[in-house]
Amino acid sequence: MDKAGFIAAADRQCQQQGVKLTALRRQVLELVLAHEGVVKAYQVLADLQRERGIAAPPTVYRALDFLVEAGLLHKVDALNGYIVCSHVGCCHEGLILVCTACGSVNELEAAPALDTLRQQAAAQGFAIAQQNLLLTGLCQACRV
Amino acid sequence: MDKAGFIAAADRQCQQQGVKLTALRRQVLELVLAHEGVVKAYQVLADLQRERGIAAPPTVYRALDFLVEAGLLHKVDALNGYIVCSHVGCCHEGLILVCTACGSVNELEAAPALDTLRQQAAAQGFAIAQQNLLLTGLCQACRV
DNA sequence: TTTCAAATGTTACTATATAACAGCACCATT
DNA sequence: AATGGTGCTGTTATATAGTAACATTTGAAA
Repeated sequence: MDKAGFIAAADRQCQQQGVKLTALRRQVLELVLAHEGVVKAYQVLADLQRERGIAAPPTVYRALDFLVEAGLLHKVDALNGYIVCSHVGCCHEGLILVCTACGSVNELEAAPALDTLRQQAAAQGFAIAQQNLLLTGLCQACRV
Repeated sequence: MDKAGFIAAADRQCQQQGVKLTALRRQVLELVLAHEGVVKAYQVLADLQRERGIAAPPTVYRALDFLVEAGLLHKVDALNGYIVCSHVGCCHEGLILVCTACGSVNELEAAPALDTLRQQAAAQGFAIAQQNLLLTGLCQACRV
């Protein structure tokens, strides 16, 4: 999906959810979209400062939290970063593959795998929540 | 496994791997063992300072990195913390279930699930590395 | 006993994230 | 229009996490 299309889809999704994609949030989303792969909060902060003069960390973190909550971004804990959700509007659980060599990210549907894991966990009385699955490895280009 | 048993197993495992469980590393391991569930690096640092007077962050991070490398601890990225591996000597890939309500941790064998995921990823040309799988949810006690 | 490599100590710094409160914009009701 | 509430944003300060770079020690092999 191209950038404009993503923004449009984001608008629709926020409207559906009854939450507001404000100017600031949209600007932050655009800054994230402007990068390939994983983006760090402080990178977004720096970009935002270039565009608006000044900005403090909470401004960025709030917007990023909102976008994650709205299902538009995924937080990649292992890298302290964020990626654009490549399945906006259709999938709720992603299998996120991060290449440790080049940093590229690929998102697949994780629901089937998570169902299996859910059963395994349920056998221990553990109820796993809805979430993404992050795995690291080497992408096709970097496997050599 | 009790604490003493774990240390003994850790000794054996390090010897097998040809790496050294030095006094410092053992002390850090004991400090981690002294906690239930997830432990933070700076918590370990504080504990270490209580026991030895002074200690700086690199001291703790080096020891923790070593212990993770040796397969004795797992790093839990989502929580910026560490847990004791509950399958020392037998499993290399853990399915780590973290209860978001009480913070308790439960580690299962993840190899079968990861094999499936590995196949799914391989279909995209992605080779996932050996690793742990961290999932959050509610443990039996907290499900109500 | 010399010598090298690994481990640890030390200082300083960079990076990541949040608390707490202040101010503002919008809108709903009066 | 005034009132007041709610959610968003601004601002300051600080808490938490992690690493770079270099000095020093230690222990085992040559």
